[in-house]
Amino acid sequence: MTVTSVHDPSHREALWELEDAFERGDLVSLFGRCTVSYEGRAASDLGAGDRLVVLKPDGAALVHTDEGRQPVNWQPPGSEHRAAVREGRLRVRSTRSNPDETLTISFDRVHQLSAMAVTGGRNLTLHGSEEDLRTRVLERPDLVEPGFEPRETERPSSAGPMDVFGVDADGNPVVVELKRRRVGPDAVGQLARYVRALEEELGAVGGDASPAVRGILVAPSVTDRAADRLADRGFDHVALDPTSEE
Amino acid sequence: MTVTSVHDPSHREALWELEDAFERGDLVSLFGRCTVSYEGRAASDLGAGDRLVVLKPDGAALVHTDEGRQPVNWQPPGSEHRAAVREGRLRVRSTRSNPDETLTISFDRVHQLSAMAVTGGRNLTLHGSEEDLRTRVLERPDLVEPGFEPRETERPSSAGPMDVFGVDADGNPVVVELKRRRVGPDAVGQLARYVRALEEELGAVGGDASPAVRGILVAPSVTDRAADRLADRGFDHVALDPTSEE
DNA sequence: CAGTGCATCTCGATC
DNA sequence: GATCGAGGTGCACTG
Repeated sequence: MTVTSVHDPSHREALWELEDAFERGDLVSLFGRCTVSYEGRAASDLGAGDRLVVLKPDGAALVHTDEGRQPVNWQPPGSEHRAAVREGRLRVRSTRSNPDETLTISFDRVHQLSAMAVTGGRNLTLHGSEEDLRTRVLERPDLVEPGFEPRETERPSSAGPMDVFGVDADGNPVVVELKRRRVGPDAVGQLARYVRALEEELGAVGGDASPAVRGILVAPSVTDRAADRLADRGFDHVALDPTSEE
Repeated sequence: MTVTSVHDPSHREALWELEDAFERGDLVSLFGRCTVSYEGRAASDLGAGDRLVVLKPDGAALVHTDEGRQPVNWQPPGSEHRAAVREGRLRVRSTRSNPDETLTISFDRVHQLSAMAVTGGRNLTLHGSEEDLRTRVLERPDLVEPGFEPRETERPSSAGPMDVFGVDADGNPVVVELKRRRVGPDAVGQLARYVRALEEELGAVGGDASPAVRGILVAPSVTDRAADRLADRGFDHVALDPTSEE
């Protein structure tokens, strides 16, 4: 493991180190006083201040202040980093196309620059996602309601794929929408689109009156407004979360 | 400006530097080989690998690999960082409550540690947001359609605040939903909720038959499915983006 | 490539 | 504190 690190470099020194780091495919961390400007999907300007700049070998660029989980400015992966010294300032520019976007970071001083080769070790195992909730529902359909039988997951429809499609104890078609956390009215709208699409499809196929398609929203909880909309549509809510035991 | 920087520190040295940095309210950048585990809203484990860890004085923690704009693991602002040496490893733990969440980073080696005081300079001026689009519509209502008169922004309704409320040339009430970029069916659902809420409100107030409430979606463009849904509901789409001249 | 929906989404405003 | 909607959302997956 090789880490390159320079303290209070001149712009020239910083430039060399940056170009070497880009060449090697290193991950770069830069402390310094800079201004930042962005132009692309939107446009922004950030006045002078001390920040942490991260440049990744996959083209991602991050500008972090002392606050927030989100970078104050950034460039997505797939961008290209370039560095130059212009008018006594170290300029780092990251560009991409589709959409055309440019992030320009202009340092009047670099306090610290580090670069390290960072490869592999990206395998994250995550639990508690919507997929886990689906797994629970498929293993224990009775948790949705007694007699519920899942028939298909990601079932296609004209409104997009529905999470779980099945039938209830009376043989009625059921659309289940899964959400890993408390939901608002938007989730009910999503469920309604799937139910409507399925009603049209079954009605069209059968030729006679559309069969009653039920909608069930499986989520830990729902907001008041979502509950109202569920009631309006005649949908059910089943309280279930991805991790709980029973 | 003071930057503290240590190369290949022992765990003890790294611990001292970390505790000092936390004390001073510095922003910390840490290169090293580590494992990461998270438990809270979900749970995850990340095997050993070289990563960049950023610890902010506001409590945010970020674990970055060589790829992606997103950190592979993180902790939101408001968390508390603590460091300790346990069983020959440097352990950095960030915890918060509501919800209870813990991020644990365990280093078997620290390659590089830097800390810097980073304050202020967070004022970003951004152009091209939905608010800019609203400003355009209010200054040039004819861009929506000739004779359109905005009456209110963020007008409250039982379905939440609508972006712009106004009347058309014939005096019909109009709900305008603004989107800064190309939209899918969800935006139509949002607009439909506002229109329905307003219809119920005006119908209830007037006592007689509900007046015709129009819905207009202002966005650069819409997907096919969104266009279908707009047509279903009888809503209009006006092509407009936040930045264009005309 | 665009479209669609999930996310430990984050973040700010508002109630 | 909960709710709601915007975001330069990012991101994976599908057609």
